[in-house]
Amino acid sequence: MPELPEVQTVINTLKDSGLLNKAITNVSIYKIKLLKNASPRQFQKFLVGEHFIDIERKGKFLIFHLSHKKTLVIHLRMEGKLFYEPNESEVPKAHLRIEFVLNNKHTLRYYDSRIFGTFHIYRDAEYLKAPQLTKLALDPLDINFDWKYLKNHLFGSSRAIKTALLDQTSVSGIGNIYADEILFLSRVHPLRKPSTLTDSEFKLLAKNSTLILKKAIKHGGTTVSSYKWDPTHYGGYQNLLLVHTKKDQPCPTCRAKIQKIKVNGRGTYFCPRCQK
DNA sequence: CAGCGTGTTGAGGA
DNA sequence: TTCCTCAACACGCT
Repeated sequence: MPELPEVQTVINTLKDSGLLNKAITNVSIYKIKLLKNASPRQFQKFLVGEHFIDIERKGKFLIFHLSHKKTLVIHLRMEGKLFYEPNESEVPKAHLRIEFVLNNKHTLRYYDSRIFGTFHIYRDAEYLKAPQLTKLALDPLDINFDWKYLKNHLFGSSRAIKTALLDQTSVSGIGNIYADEILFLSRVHPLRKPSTLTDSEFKLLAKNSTLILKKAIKHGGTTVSSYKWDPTHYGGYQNLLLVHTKKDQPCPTCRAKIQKIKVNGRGTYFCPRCQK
């Protein structure tokens, strides 16, 4: 369930595992639908022979910088996973969709049960002009992100604050799980209109957004595999969740029962006593 | 067996 | 135009 911390965990793990400087010797595509701006042949030709130079993140997008100023942009959407594995992995896994065979007896494999992920290739800095990336707002880890930025981008919206927090063009990187946690820690009810929030509530929301995402990265994300070769190793933040998935359990602050409602179609958990 | 869901886009409505 | 809502995407799980 990749939100910003999970995407950052993918980057950290792939870098640690030694993907950088490895060259792609072959690309196998089992689900053409994943490629959004190239045919399989174009995609292969574009990538084979190039090596990985760096990996960065914009919002929840992964940006792989390759040799010859080429760029591969991947979004994991709901279920996408990237594992750096030995070529011969013992157990053939389900949902293998794309393989990048490398020049060191390892393969970067993309798994995605629902095939919602997206792959784009770009030359030079063309990726910077892709609408999906230019529209993105700052994320709460950005050096220029602060409560005033958050207020400016949310205040005019007539939607529920939770819906606004999930809008990647208002603030990026936050998904359904962390939105619930941020609102709980800030003691803000998910259905509040942004125009009713005080400055001190915006300050709390901004501070807690940064805090929670940083802490989640430190713990390797939530419920997503750690992206080591062993996919049974899970992110540690799921053990630290305070309200998300806690329906009918006591609020960690006041012991009232956590409620689950729908906000804009998304399952939303909150404490009816703490969050006003 | 029907319903639900972690994220995003795009069609359509107000 | 601008802002917003909701269905769709494809599949596993409950």
